[in-house]
Amino acid sequence: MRDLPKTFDHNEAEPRLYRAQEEAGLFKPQGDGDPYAIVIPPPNVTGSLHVGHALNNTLQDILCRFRRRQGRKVLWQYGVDHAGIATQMVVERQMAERQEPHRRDIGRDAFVEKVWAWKAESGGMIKGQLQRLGASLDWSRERFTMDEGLSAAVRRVFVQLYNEGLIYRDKRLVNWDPQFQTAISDLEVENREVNGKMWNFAYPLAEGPVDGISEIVIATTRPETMLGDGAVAVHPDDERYTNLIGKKVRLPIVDRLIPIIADEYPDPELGTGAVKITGAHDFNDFEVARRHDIPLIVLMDAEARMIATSENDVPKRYHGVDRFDARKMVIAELEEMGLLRGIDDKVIMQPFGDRSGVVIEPMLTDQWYVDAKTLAGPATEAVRSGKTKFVPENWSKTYFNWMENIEPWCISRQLWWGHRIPVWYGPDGTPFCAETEDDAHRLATEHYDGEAVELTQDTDVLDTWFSSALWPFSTLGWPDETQELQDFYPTAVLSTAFDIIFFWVARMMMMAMYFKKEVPFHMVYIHALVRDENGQKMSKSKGNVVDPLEYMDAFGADPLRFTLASQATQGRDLSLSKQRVEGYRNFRTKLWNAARFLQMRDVPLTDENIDPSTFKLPLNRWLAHEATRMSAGVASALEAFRFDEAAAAIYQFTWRTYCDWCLELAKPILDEGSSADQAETRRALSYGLKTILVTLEPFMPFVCRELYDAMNDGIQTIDDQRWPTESFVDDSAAEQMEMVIALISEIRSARTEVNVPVAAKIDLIALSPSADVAQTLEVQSPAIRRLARIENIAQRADPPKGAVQIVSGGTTYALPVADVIDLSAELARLDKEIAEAAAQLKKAEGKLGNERFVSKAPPAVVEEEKARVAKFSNELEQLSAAKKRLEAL
RNA sequence: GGUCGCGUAGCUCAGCGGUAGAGCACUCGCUUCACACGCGAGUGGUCACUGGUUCGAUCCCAGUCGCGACCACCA
Repeated sequence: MRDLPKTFDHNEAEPRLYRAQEEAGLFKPQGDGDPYAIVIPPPNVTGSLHVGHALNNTLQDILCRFRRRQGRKVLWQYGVDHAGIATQMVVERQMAERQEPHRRDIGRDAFVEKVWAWKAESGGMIKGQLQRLGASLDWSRERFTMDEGLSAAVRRVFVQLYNEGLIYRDKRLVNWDPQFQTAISDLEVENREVNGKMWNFAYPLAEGPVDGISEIVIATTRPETMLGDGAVAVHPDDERYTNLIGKKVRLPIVDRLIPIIADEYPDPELGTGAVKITGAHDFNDFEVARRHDIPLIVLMDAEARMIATSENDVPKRYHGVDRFDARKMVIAELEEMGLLRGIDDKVIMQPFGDRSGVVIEPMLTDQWYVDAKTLAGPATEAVRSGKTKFVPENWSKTYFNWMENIEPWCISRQLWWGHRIPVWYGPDGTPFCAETEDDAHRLATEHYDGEAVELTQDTDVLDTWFSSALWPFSTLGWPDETQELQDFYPTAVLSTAFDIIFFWVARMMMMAMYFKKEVPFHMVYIHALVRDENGQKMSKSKGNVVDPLEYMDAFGADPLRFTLASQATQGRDLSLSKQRVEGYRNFRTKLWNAARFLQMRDVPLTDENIDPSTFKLPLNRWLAHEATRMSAGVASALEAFRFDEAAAAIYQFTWRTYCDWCLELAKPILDEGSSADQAETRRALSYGLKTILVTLEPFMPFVCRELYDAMNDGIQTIDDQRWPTESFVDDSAAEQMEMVIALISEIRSARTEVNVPVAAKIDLIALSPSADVAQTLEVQSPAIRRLARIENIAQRADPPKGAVQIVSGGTTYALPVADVIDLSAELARLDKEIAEAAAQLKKAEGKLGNERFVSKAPPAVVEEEKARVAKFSNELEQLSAAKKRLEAL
């Protein structure tokens, strides 16, 4: 044993303890137990630890450490995501700050080199932060989504999907981010409500009035796109317009004739019932245009400025004008022409790029797509059949809903940082998809009948999520058939936030089912969102973002971890408050002091495998009884991902059972018991502390290791300890100890209520106790005397005059305090207890008085109720007798 | 419009057919020899509302009100 200082200095101890664990190789898969693997959701290379990371990685760490204790061969796979857009953005911003040339001026290769340099320098910040948190990730296996192996996996997957027709190129509308000048997927678009306007414009009929109607009025929220209108659509059943179908209108400003068509899409109830069709700049219009073979007229360039093309007739004055400026011009011109028919304020949903924050423009471009619908089939089935389960289960609905309505996944990005699309084009544009350029050349040579040609690689890169979709197997070495894949695939659990289900979980499922023919993980644990202490979503603009690092500075990693775990309930977000972290810091200190107490009493932890069935004292047997109940409870809670229940069970046992009662009850034995009792109690306390440290270690790894080391008198370490599996049950010891505890509590309560001074020692008189009670009082006398501040314990038939009387466990006790008793307080106390007992009795009797209850309720419940009647009527009787005696004074 | 969730002690949350729980906060005592980041004792709840099912509902069902999230749509 090593002397423990007064308090735990987390700032000194945590880094030291972490290094020791890592140097001992404890984070690598150990032994030959049943493998258990978790892959970390790879943090962005640009990322730093936020509360969401802290929560998710705490939970994963708890699972991994718990499984290691159980003897499993655990791999917690670490890695980092290259985060295409985010990273490119950060580096570009840095270049701008340093007033360096723009990326386009230095060229692609030089820019990508700069990003790699940036990554080498400042890319791994989160790693150190995770280490501070205590995350037991296997750092030696760190992967990066753009490292060689993972890039090879990406190419393998792309080529195979391409060859099997599941990746294809298509020209259709995409979400275009004018800021980053790239396509983004549906998921990267954030639809936000904004205050907008709706304009009504009149388009004159080209061939003059029909039945007195000379124009058709359309409504639009995007006037500038009218320059690219290809038609006006009305509903075929809309009688207002039946006569106009097939006629032409003259599109103002551009003076182009476009048809009025009938289509189901326009809703007669909305707007004017007539809709302008701009196929190249609106997703719905695109579909209508396709159905009717209406030309798609592109109006804008990559920066969303109006341009001239051979297919459009945008007037010269619009060329190079930003879309929002063009809007003003169009409105002004139409107003000028007298064709503006109204402006209404309207709340509209507008799409924004989730990274750039700018308004997304639907653009007609060539992009690469994954046939997600085909891949979704097996991925959906895997969840439906239970091969992969969501926890909480209801998230599977979200998953199904998404999968069943899945759209083609746009995977190409017009960025420079990312996996380059493995497609090369011949001089005539023929694509050759291959894992290497050499292979592409071979394909080309074959295609061009042996003629060697220049090939140019596709300039696009892949969506970042394409590589992370392969994460569970690519990090384990795929496409090679590695030992790690054999051992650890499928992984056990994937832990993540709900907003990642579509981005990542679904895509991992699809890729895994296609390439591994097996699920990537058996469980998907969806953790809660961390909110601030007022339950508000954290956001930079609100300024309520909690920095987990600050809590770790102030209190250490252990209390933060325990706080997060204790609040990780299912189906509800959690509110993180400083007070709560502080509370668990106090818990850590409590445990620390309990260990100090053992140390003062010379009770070490030893290598001995203590067998509780050798204990003889009820206290020690009860301690073991409760300890095994706790560790079993924690284990089953963790199996069910109930981190909150697990944390509560340990907290409750440690503080309430072990510290409040066991240590206190042990004191009289350690002070005045026989040497055999003392020796046994020492072993029991040691057993209790060891159980706490071993079960708490997954939650609070630092303090547990420090305490184990300090208290250790053997050669084993905490890492040699297995999760307790023995189940020691002794109900009669438990019953006895519970009776003693109840008695002590009631004596204390009565003393307080009648104002007996804390220091005063008084006598306890049991009134005609049963033989059992008498024996327990005898055995537990030192404990009762010490904890309830009792001088002597006696037995009599009648109480002395002027005594406080309590009823506990069916026995009446008297506390003679004639000189200090506050008569009216005692009377009030008795009345209160009488009222309580009477109320309970009445309730129970009421139930039994109900004919239908007795006949229909299960017999066990009826018996229970009868027992309650017996108990409370007895109590009531004794309390009433006590009151009479008091009144007789 | 579709889907999911939540309304339980002042606060943050467990519980979810048969005596309403925890932590924090609050009140009153305590420098009791592990711990004042502590010890002891307390206060505090028609479990949102209305119906229904049931011998019995905080718990199940239906509806209402309030709050939130996600997806879709709105020319």
